[in-house]
Amino acid sequence: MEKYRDLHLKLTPQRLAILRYLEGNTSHPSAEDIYKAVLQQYPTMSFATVYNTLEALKNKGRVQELKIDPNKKRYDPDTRQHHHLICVTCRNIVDIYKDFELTLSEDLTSGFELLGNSVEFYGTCQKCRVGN
Amino acid sequence: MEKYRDLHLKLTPQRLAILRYLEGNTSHPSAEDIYKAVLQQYPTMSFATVYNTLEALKNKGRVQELKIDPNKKRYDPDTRQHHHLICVTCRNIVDIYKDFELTLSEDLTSGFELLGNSVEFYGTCQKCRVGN
DNA sequence: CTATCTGCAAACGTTTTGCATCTGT
DNA sequence: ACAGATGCAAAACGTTTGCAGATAG
Repeated sequence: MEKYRDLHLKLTPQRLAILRYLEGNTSHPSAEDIYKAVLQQYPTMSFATVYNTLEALKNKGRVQELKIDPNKKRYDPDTRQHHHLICVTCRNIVDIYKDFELTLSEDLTSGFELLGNSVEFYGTCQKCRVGN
Repeated sequence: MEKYRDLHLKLTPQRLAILRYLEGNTSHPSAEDIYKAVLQQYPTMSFATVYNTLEALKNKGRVQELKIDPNKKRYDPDTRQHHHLICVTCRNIVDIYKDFELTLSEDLTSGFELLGNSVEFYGTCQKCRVGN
C-alpha cells in the first residue's frame, strides 16, 4: 500500500488487487490472465479497469508491454532491461538476465538513434520435449 | 512462375500477385498492406485469400510472421535469420544482417533446447528526429 | 468536493470461419 | 474430376471507448 504511494494514482481496491497480482509475477500474464485472477476477489471487475490500470502503470513505467505473443499483449512487471526465452510449443516464457552488449556499426543503423534492444530466444522447454 | 512450382500450391492469379508483391519486399507489410496492393489488380480480392495464402506460405517456410507491431501481424518474405531495427515513433522497420553469435550458458536456459534468436533494436529514425 | 476510476455495453480493428462456387492441375 | 482455392459475409477475438454512477484523496 505504502509502496504504491509514489505512483500518484488513485489506489482503488481493484488496482491494489492488480498490483498485488503483478508484484513479483514472472508469468508474463495477458490482460485476460489478470482479469481472471482479480475477478475472484472482485466479481464485478471489468476488462476496462484492467486495461485502464495497465495503461496507467505503463505510463508510470511500472509495467512493460510485451510483443512476444502474436495473438495478445502480455505484461511484465519487471521493467529492468532483460530478455526472454520462449518455448515455441507451449509459449511459456522465461526471463534472461544478461547484458549482451549489442552494438550496431554506423553502416547498419540507417541513421537511427539507438535507444535499446531486446533479444528473444526460441526453443523447446523440457516439458514439451518429453514424449516427443 | 517457374520458381514457385516447388511450393506445391495451386498457383492462382491471386496467389501469384501476392507472391510478386512480396518478392524482395523489405517493407514488412501487414495483411492489409498486401490486400490493398493486390486489390488494384484483382478488385474481388478478399482478406480470406490473403490470410489463406500467408498461412500456406508460412507453412512452406516462405514467409515469416513478425510480432514487431503490437497491433497487427506483419510479414517478411525474407526468411533468412536476421534482426530488426524499429522506429519507436513511426514503426518503420529496417533489416539488420549481422550474426551476434548469442549464446546462453546452461544456467540460463532452464533446460530449454535452443533453436534460434531474434534481436530487436529500438530507436528513432532520421525522419522522425527532424522537427522535434 | 471533484478529479479520477469503475463497470457495463457497445464499437473497433484484425483475424478466422462457413460455405457455395470456381479453378488449377 | 476433384482437391483445394476464392470471395463473401458473419463471427470471433483482443482491445478500446462512451458514459453514468461511484469513490479516493
